[in-house]
Amino acid sequence: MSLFSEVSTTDLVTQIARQITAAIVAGQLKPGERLTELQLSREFGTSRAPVREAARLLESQGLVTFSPRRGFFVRTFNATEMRDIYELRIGLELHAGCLAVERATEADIAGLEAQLSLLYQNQKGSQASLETQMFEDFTFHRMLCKAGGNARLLKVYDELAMEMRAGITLIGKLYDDPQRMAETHEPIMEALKKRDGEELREALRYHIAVARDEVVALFHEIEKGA
Amino acid sequence: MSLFSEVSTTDLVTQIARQITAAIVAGQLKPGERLTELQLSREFGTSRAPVREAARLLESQGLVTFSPRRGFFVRTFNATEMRDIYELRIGLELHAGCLAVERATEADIAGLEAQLSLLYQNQKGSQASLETQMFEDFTFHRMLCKAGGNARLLKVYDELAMEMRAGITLIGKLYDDPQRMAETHEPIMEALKKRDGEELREALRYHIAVARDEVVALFHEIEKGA
DNA sequence: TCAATGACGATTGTCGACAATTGACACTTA
DNA sequence: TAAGTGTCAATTGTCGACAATCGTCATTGA
Repeated sequence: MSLFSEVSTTDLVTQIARQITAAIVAGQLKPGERLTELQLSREFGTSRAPVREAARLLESQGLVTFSPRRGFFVRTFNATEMRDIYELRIGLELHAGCLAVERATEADIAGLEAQLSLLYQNQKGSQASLETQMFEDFTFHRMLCKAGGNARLLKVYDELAMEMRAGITLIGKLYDDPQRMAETHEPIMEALKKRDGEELREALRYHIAVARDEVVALFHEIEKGA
Repeated sequence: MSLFSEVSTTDLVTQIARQITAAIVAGQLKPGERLTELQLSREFGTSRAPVREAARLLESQGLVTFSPRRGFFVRTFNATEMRDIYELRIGLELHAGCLAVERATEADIAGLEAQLSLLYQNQKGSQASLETQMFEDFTFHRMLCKAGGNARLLKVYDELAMEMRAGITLIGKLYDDPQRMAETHEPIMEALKKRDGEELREALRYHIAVARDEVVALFHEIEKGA
């Protein structure tokens, strides 16, 4: 059986990149694992050329690394890199938040509230997989960034989100209490509704710093174990 | 004569990407211009494969755009995009500045002061081309970001810097008074030496906002003219 | 005159092939 | 035994070729 699900109808390179990305953030391809061009091309039923281009694309997004003459490997993260990623996220999201305070439409805010209620619903069915939780959480924060109205910022945020997902998958746990997870977003929502930039910054800073500390701590454990 | 200078001794794809990048930020390749694979491959004396990979790399960096079945084009910027870029830069650089306040070593600060004196020297010989000025200016700000000690942030900043260079080249003017340009960096330097985060943020915010307003205004003019 | 159509050249998308390089493993030698 | 050496399979780097597609431009018809 193939690791990758079926393709749809767009650019082949993009498709391949998407599929590899999905396999990485889902943890099917493990960090450090080698991506053999020939093997992947057989998986996709193509030649090596589009696979190489897709891999280069992912390299630029930080999901795979590349060594000349050795090939592509699923990127590994260490604690320092994860700290940098979350630290950068703080900078980006606080900035986006300030912009959103000025630019967010009522529709943006309504959308965020809807998304927040989704976070709460996740716990009821308890069917909510770690993956679903993670996705809904990221969606909330992405919507906030989008409300900032800066397309370039959003692009960076999306790349960062991919790396965070890949890193978190590596850990496995996290997100153990969906109820609390949803609640921690309330102060953010409140500050935005009041359009209070300073309060929003503080709420976001705290919220993300907590996540950062958790993730970084877990990575330190992993490194000690390894 | 070739647009591109001679190569050195590393990975071919990287080399090609570097050369195309140089041609773009130097304005030899104009925005909207088509990048024909065959033509470029002849320029470099290679086949199309490495050129394609290099172009895809540049696409991910935002220097060229790509339309399926139509090929690669030097990216065009409009006023909104330039605003977004500078706005994002503000967020990044202020964040990096705050980190630098805590993490910058004495060597970092000494390096920044040396770079600042370079900015002053630029005017003496008056040989200082627009390109040199721009480069020295960017180097200063990059060093500041580097002093923040966040590799991931620095990577984003570098990509952004490329886009800014490409955009500024498109304008042509700017940087007309080297003396004043150097002086405007003093408040930044002062705040960092005092390790006063809030003051540094304000100095940077003002400094970059001025640049942003100039650039965006010039782009609005261009758009009106076009 | 102008819009629609069709053919053609130019360019991209993908492929399979071959040379160059790497890493591993067996083999020699002290 | 341990270090060094040579060989070999596996993989990457690059190439040239061909089919698919796009844009252009002349032609046709009203």
